[in-house]
Amino acid sequence: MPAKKILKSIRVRFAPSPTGPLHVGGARTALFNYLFAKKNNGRFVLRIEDTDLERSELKWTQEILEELKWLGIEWDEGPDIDGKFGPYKQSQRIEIYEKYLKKLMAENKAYYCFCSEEELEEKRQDQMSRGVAPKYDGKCSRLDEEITQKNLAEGKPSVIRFRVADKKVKFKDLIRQDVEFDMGLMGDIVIAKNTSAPLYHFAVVVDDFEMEISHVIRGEEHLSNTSRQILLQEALDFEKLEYAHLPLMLNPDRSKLSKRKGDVALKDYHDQGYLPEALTNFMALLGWNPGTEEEIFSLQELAKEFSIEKAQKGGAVFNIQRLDFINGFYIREKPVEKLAELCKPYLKDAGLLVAGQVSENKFEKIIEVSRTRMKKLSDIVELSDFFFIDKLNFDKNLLKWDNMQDNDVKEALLLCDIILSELKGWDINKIEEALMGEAVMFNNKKGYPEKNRGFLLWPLRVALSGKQASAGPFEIADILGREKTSKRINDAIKILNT
RNA sequence: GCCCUCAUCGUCUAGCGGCCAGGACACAUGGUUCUCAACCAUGUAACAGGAGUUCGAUUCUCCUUGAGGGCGCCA
Repeated sequence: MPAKKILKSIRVRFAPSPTGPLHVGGARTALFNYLFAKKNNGRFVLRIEDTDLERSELKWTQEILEELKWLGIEWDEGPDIDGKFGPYKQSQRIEIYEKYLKKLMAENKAYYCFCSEEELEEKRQDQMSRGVAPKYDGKCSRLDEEITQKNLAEGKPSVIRFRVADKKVKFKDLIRQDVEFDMGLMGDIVIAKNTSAPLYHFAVVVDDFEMEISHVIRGEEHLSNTSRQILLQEALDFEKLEYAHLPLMLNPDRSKLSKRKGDVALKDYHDQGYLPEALTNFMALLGWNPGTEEEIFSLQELAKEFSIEKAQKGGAVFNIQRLDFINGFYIREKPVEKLAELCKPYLKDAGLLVAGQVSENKFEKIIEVSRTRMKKLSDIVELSDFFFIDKLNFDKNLLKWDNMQDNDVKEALLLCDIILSELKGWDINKIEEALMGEAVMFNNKKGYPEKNRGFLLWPLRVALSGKQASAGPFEIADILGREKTSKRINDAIKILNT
């Protein structure tokens, strides 16, 4: 029996680079890491990979943190929550990389390369055209120490390359099982611009070791990178890690999810009014499922059910219709006070909701009668604008139900006005009762089919909403109040007369 | 071009040698209904192709095809 492997504590990380807004793909990677940590009693580390000083910006770091928090994904250690493995921004860890970089150089596992970018690009083109894998030819790997020192002394531009061994690297991926790469095809990689400017591969390997990361869960685009990073780990005498490469999220045409074919920034969805619980539910089910037929999961439930082995291997199309469905579901579930609060900014931005204009109670009623039609919060504007506008504008033909004549429409509206003005008290049940009864009488009088209440109610509803589709006339009248309801009916009659 | 990975309804997926191939979204139809939603019911729709292995392949193996990723002084 082999000695049982000592179980290290589970530590995972999400390591975005702050060169742009948080991508939905990145958000899902963060989510899977978070769920894995929660499920396994581990810790989730947020590390900012800002080694590319040219492209990294502080505002992006801030936005990434904000959006993750908004989603409900919390980290145990990160740039704003210090742990014993900090700092958590790579730009603040330069001395650490420097130490290991010097060690590699001293052991001749890395070397200075003086090839110019133009020269390399030319060779790359040549290799491609000859049909061979583009790889560094190792020109500087055999340089004499003297020449290296001389070049350095002269200040000749240089980078640091890692000697990639000509061998096969095998590793076990938690999702894909055994994966193998032939490193002979890859060539020596650049790991730093200089001893105090490490590049991605190197910084990642050092940090994952230093931060005692146990599992690397990341997108499939990193699958081939893993082989290089494993070689680097071996060269530095670091322990091996567990890996899980998540399938990519795809555009409807199955290409890698990209701008131009839809929104890719999490913030775009946030701004449109997708709820965080809908987004996490949706993203979790893209590429993973619990193996049961359940589809609605809170973040807590996901954390309980999650297992990385159940992750899918193939890419998954980001299907906005499904997101809309899940979001609509959560909108319908939300307590009305909460939903009302969430909707307010959209109506304010549209200039419809002015402070103090409608009472809290009335506003919640508006939200209540609109919510089943909402796919996302921003829909509230289109759905409820007529409650906030003074004068409606619509085509008079919209007032006609079936083949009604102008006179009949007018009569129906007049009748509604009278019935409602004679109503004692003003609440939705009384309004409904009175109008439903009247609709039958109206149909009998005009010779319309008795049960088809549209002859009375459709003109009324259009008069009140100005729309082809909207909430029902009783609900609208109830919210509008006696005075406004009457005014709108009379406005509609005027439109009819034009 | 080379390397790697993947392959069940339009989409997300269940399936881990024997199933009428299940669910959800979307779509269609019906019910409810003044409309649109919501809700309920019903329906349409898939194992990429070809060889094996096996009594038996959606499931295992190989090939083909297709799709995606990678091949940076980006991450």
